Amino acid sequence: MCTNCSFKQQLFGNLLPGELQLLNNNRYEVRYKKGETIFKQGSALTHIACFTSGMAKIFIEGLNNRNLIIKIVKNGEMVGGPGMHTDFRHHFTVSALNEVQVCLLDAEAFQNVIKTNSKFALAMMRKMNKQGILNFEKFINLTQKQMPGRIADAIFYLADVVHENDSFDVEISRQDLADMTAMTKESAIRILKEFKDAKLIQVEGNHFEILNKEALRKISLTG
Amino acid sequence: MCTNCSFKQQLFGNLLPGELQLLNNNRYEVRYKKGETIFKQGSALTHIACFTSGMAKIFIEGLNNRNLIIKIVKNGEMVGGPGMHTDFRHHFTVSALNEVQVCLLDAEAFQNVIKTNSKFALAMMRKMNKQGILNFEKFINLTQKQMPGRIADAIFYLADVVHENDSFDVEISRQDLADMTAMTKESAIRILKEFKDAKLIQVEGNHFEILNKEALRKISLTG
DNA sequence: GAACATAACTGATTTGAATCAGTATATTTG
DNA sequence: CAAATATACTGATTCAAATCAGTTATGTTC
Repeated sequence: MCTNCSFKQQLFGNLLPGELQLLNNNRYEVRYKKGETIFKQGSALTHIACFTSGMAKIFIEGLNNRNLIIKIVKNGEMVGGPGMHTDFRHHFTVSALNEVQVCLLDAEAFQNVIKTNSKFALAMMRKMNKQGILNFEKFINLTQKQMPGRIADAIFYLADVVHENDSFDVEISRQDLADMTAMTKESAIRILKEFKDAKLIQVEGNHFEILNKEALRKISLTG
Repeated sequence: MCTNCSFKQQLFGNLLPGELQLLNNNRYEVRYKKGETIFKQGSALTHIACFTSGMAKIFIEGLNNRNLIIKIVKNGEMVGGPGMHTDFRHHFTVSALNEVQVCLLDAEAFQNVIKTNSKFALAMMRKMNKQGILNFEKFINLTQKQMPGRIADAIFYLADVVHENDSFDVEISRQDLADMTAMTKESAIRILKEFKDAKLIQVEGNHFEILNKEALRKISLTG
């Protein structure tokens, strides 16, 4: 039930009981295993996904089988995408990084609630524009920094946003790290090794730890 | 008066007379000369600009004095930006490419109208998401195509979107073309010359003309 | 209209990053 | 448990694009 969901306040704080009920009526829960596709780029956008547990990568399928990971989502996050209100198609693929549980809300019901609740609509706009600001930063990071700067950015993203800790175990592969930073996996591995040799980070398989935050920050800022 | 503006339908088709009046009450017109700054990145977002004549470039000021042009706007277009509803700061700079005339609408009044008119709010969301889809395409273009593909994209953008003609005179410099495609001006000039030598386009100063659309399209698609 | 400044263009060189070609190490699965 | 497969890693080489160092145009301004 949406009404007693632990993420209710975070996601639907602006909704009236009746509106929440409307979303709840057209809702179903699904579990995905690691590697499974939750949304597929190009397919119809019929539902909005709200993550209750696990993590997923959101990526654009680009040219020559190359992907660009634009975000990693976890519990308490809502995923719609720019197809909402426009062409109602998915413009990215969402794939589970581990065991994932989501609530799927009907996109039409969702849009109706936006029409009836202007506060909620404004909150959604705020959310969209926040993502827009992040996209602008990503444009600069990807086009104006060279590899060490981009890898540093990715490490900070994983530490600060995804795992909220300077020491963490990633769910993503080296290829995924490369897909986050628009480079080849060989290059990503090389930079990681350079950082390790310079004692900026500790890396051992999936375990990452930031050792010298200031130096890493400097690399991130200067590109 | 907004009520008899020639772009009224295009921009504010969903508004009630009273709402349009509200925007009109807090509105003023400004003319900018070529090169002048309309909005400056980092400054307060107090107004939304509606272009009635002329052209402007919208660009993110990035690292080491490098810019990334994300859009070229002309008459009938509205420019707010992702600072709207969030931190109310500009996240890009808007600079006039020639003599420009804009109507500046109060951002607060604008937000109030969004609150009272759900159809308008939805139309704004649609607009935001359409830009979001374009941004996704731009991510792929800039990170997964090499220089010829990116220049081809820029030429198609100028022809199809900005000038709506395969033969056109640009208001932008070679440096601007480089800033649209995330490369140096030297590289941009070189690719332009290659295209010219291959008889794909005709370039003479500010005059551009697409000669071989199919070949250019192929370069754009394959990167 | 000469002097200056800005933008456009060109070639040589350097450098950053991809590609290629492997080996090593986990992780499935028959 | 061995075979197979995927992932991680490393070094050599190639290639794309930036940088550097100019020249040639095109405008401005005194």
